[in-house]
Amino acid sequence: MVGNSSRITERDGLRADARRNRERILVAARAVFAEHGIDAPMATVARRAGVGVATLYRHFPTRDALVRATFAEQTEICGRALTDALADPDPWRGFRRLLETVCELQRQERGFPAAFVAVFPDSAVDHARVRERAERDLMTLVRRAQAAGALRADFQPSDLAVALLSHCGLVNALPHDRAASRRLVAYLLQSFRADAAHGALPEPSTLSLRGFPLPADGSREQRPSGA
Amino acid sequence: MVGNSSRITERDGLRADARRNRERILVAARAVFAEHGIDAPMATVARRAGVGVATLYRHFPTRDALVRATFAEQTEICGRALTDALADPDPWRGFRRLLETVCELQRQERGFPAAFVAVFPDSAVDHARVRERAERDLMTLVRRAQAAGALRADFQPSDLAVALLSHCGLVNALPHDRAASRRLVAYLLQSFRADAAHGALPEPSTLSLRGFPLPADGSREQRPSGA
DNA sequence: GTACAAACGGACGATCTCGTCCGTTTCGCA
DNA sequence: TGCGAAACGGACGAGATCGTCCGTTTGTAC
Repeated sequence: MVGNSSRITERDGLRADARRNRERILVAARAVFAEHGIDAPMATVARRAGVGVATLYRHFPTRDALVRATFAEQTEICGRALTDALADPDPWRGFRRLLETVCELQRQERGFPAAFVAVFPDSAVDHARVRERAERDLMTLVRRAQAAGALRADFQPSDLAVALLSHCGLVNALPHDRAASRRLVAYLLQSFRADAAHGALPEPSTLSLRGFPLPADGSREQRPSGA
Repeated sequence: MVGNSSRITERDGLRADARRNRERILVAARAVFAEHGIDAPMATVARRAGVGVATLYRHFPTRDALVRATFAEQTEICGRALTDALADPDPWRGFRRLLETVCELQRQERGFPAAFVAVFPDSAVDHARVRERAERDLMTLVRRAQAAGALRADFQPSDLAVALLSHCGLVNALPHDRAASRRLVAYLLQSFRADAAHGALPEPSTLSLRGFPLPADGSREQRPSGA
């Protein structure tokens, strides 16, 4: 609040070179993670970014922090996809698009699936508030799609997590096989339709949406895009 | 053929202590892989087995060899499941049981899913002959189930690989959540039914059964059980 | 019991990764 | 231009894993 010795005019409080390096690191991390997985040595990322390891660690103290920041964009799209799904007048279409969008992300950005799996069941998620909103939104989406008679009545919100995690696993196992991924998504969607219900399903998982990749500060509050 | 200096009376040409240690190592490996994943340090396995690392490496020169040997039993069950499925008079039931059996294996023996994924798309599979037989058998199974009107006509043999790999991914991500696993299997099976077909599926994957876990020497030729 | 070869096991050097320390450079402001 | 703080980057020690080497033990045959 009171005057700091050296004020920075830039918007994020970082010096110009620091901001530049941060960006370089993120670009490098995306490439390295795509090529070698999210367990790739930190030094590899640093070298690729053209910075020293110390700089890397200064910006991202842990690998986890780097992974999250690297896939923040994907994470944000996930959050918006949920909001968009909820906004769709056709609840089934909204539901379908949500699944397709997230799966498309998973197959597009190699490394993201591993990050998704790594972060998903993790309890160290940033804001409980965001999680709650995501769970609530998803619940609403499911209820609406069921009320419309499109989504089978015994579908549980946790089934979406099941679908996403299994799709992640497939993409991790076969990073190049887009056809396999699309095939799985198509099958899953068909089995979720109300008219595909044949007999009772086994007990649902107790898995919640804890850790569903969402931006740490909400998906819409602060987008650094236009204004 | 002609007299060796020190002949061993035992059946597998190993000395008694060597055979004992080999067994101990396999037991230890199963436990360690279940607990720490198939990337667990070799020394951990050796310690748990009560042998030196050198002994471990003597029996299994590479981690891959150890992993394969450790899950040879599961692998064999996979092979038999395919044979059994083919033998079932009801082709759909055979098909269903095949998927359920393999998935049950995957969720039972922790570590097996990872091994499954690690070995599956790998080209270093033992006998091309076995692979070919598996592919042929699976093709037959699929054709029959389709002819019976139970399995949807656009199902491809590669879709079974898709199902198994995605299920593996799920079990890897949530090793404790059996409900999630069962749920996925139920959904997949329903979506494979002929009466679940709604609209066209995307292009099938070109993935073959290369590496489908099968015993190296065929599943039935030599079972050291009774005679 | 003895001899020989097979099998054992611990120690060891090599390699890799992590994360920090600290001297040097660069930026922002006056 | 000059100053102070922020940021940089390479080097480095700690810790972990790998796979081999070699002296010792143990099993088998005679």
